[in-house]
Amino acid sequence: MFVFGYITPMLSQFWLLKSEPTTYSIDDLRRDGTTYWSGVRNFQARNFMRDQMRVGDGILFYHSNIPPIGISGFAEVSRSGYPDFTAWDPSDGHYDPKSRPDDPVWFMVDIRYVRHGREVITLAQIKAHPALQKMGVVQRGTRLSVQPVHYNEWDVIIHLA
DNA sequence: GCCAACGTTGGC
DNA sequence: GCCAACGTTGGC
Repeated sequence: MFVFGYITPMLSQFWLLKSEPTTYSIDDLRRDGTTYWSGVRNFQARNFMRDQMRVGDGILFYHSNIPPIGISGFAEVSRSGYPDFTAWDPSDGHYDPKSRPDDPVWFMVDIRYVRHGREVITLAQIKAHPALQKMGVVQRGTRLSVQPVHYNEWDVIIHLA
C-alpha cells in the first residue's frame, strides 16, 4: 500500500475506470499527467463521481475492447466531482441539452497518472483469479465505466502488477 | 463483424 | 407505469 503513500489505506476508496485505448489510453494519461474524466453519460457512474470519489482514491485504469484487454495501469483521483462542462458544448460528441451550467446533470472527476503496470493484467487473468470473481468487469452484463473496487481486490491487483 | 446485455426513449 | 424499439457497450 505504500505505493500510494497512504498512511491509513482503509480510509481510501478504489475504483476502476474503463477507457478504449484508441480514445484515451494509459500512455495518454502518462503524457498528460492529469486529465478530466469527461463524457460519462450513465447515472450510476455519475453518482459515483459526483458523490463518492475523493481526492487520493486509487484508480485501476482499464483498457476495453482492444487487446490486450485489461488493467493497464494506476491513477488516483486528483479532484473530486464537479460539473462536466463538455455536456454544455453543442459541438461536443457528449453534448446533452438537458444539462446546463445553472443546473448540471453530468459530473466528472480529475485523475492523475501514477504508473503503468509491468504489463497489462488481462481480463483472462482476472477471470481466472479466485479473489477477483466479484469484480464488475468479470460479471456478465456489467457495463459501468466507473465501478467501485474492494480493498481486497485492489490489494491483489497491485501485487500482480 | 456478431451479438448479448443494458440503458434510454417514447407511444400508449 | 408498461414495454417495445432503438442505440450503445464491450467481449469474442
